[in-house]
Amino acid sequence: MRLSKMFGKTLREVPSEAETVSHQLLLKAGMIHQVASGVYAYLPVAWRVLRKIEQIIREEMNAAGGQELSMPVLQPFEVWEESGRDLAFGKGLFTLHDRRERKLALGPTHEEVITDLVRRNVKSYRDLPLMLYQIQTKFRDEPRPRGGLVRVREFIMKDLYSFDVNEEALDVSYKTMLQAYKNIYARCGLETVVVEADSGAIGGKDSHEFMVIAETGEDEVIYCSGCDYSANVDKATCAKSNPSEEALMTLEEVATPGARTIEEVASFLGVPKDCTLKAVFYMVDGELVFVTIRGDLEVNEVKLRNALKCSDLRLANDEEVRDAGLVAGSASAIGLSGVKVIADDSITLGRNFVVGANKADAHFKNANYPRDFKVDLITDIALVSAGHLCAECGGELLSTRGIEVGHIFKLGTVFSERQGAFYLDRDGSQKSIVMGCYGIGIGRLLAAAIEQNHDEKGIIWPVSLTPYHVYLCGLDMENGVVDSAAEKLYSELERKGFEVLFDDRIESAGVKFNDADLLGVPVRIIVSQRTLKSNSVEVKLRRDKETELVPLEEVEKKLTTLLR
RNA sequence: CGGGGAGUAGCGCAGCCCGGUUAGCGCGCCACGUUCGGGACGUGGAGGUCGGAGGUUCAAAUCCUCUCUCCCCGACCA
Repeated sequence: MRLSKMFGKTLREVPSEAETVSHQLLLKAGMIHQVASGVYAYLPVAWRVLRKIEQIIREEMNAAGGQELSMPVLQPFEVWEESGRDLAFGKGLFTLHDRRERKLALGPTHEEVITDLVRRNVKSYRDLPLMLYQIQTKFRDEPRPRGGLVRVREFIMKDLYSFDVNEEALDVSYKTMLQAYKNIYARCGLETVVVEADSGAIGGKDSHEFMVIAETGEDEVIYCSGCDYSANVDKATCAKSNPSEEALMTLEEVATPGARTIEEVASFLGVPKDCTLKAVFYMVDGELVFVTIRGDLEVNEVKLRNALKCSDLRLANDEEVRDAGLVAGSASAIGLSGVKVIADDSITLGRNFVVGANKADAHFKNANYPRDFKVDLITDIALVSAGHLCAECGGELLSTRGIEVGHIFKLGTVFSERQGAFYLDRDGSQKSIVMGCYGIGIGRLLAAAIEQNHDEKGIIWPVSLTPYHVYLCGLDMENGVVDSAAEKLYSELERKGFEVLFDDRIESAGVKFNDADLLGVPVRIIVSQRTLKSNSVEVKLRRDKETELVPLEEVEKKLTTLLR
């Protein structure tokens, strides 16, 4: 490709809206163009890289036993009503009406459609296991697109679905996919960590995410300094300390004028925070729910949402709290009735807690569960943060941020039972197909690859993803000798199958060098009057500083070595 | 949806508070010339309904009202 003809100009100044590195470099390199919030056009260079990523994924999916197919983006809305996931996705589902006012949805994922497809085609255990996948555009009306390609509303995704006879067989498929995913990231030159994850709107049981560690990542990853435990903060658990084993004492009301927050109450009464119980109020599907947790911990809303199996959850506002007869700042579950109470299991660790007295400026001392109050549900709803201790090994937990570049789920029989996807087993009994699903966002992977492979000058492509192998740069292109030597080398290298980006522009050397660094092609070849004096070209790797003179007749051999 | 910010040429910005003739600057773009190994220089040029609608005024990029869009921080996710 001749740079002089290539669509998509490099920029000297980056549009001010770009804050993350990958977004800035994608724009600066002329790879993407924003059409609307979270909607991008991929220009030729980006498209080449996306195609390479797709091809790596395709090869690994095929090697793992996947069969590629293609399902429609446009889906009847009833499909989503039948599965009930129209509610789970809520406004995230893009919907539209056709000319007959029939409601349609743009597919955000394809469990429903593929389950329907499979139930019509799979009748016997002999048809299983089965892995089907597609690489296709997905639509999700995200509340907040961000970071260029990191979070968008229209994106290319590889989604694979596995179908097995039972849980054990699903475990095998799941492990196969886990390994295939590791292969994909390795081939893409990406360092990832696998973390335990919440399964979110997709549903199901076990779930893992593949994270690229990056400051700009949206997710918080909790990992252990002592063992290999790592989890998304949504899912992470920790060892909750047990501060007190003292004897139960008598419940006693104390005046706490002006003390409302845990900090204020604890310091007023001279007790540590983990000897208090915190009260937090949520509106859950229109109903007020009282949540209590030990004072040193915070509530993890994802865990709470899962525990309550609800679709809408938010903090209650002052008015809603007042209407429920609760006293913010002095609330507890003692004497409470008519309100659902959810507790973190930390309330059973420790004794003689300070809790609210349900009237202003007063608290109880020596509150104990279950002696003094009841709860409707007690489970782990604590938010883990750095400094907590690992539940596995007791080591200190640490926190970092990451970009989720892949997510795999064990779905179990949720979809197959709901949609009647059964098979006949060897013994003639009818059983539900056991499913898994496995997704990779292609554009996000591209962004993550740039986040992880760049310097102050620009992108540094791994050979596997690079849009071109060689940046062939003719200096002094107005000089006939240089021009014809560069042209000759260009056509020879193209003929040998190298992907060459030929900078044939009449530009100053500085401009060309900067664009070469920005575009990040792994090998740069300079042809100039100077190099031609010794019948050579200059060869430089993007990631190195050193340059090397290589005789013209040895260029091909050299490239083969460098790009291997 | 809650909180913050921004819309003036392809990109980066100034002008707006304090209304006043043909709306500026840098980069990029086009032409010619000089340069030629790390974003060169000169001369000449093209490019703008100042996000949109309404209002106030003799006069609006500038003041008022409404509205749209985009970005950032949170809830959602590949």
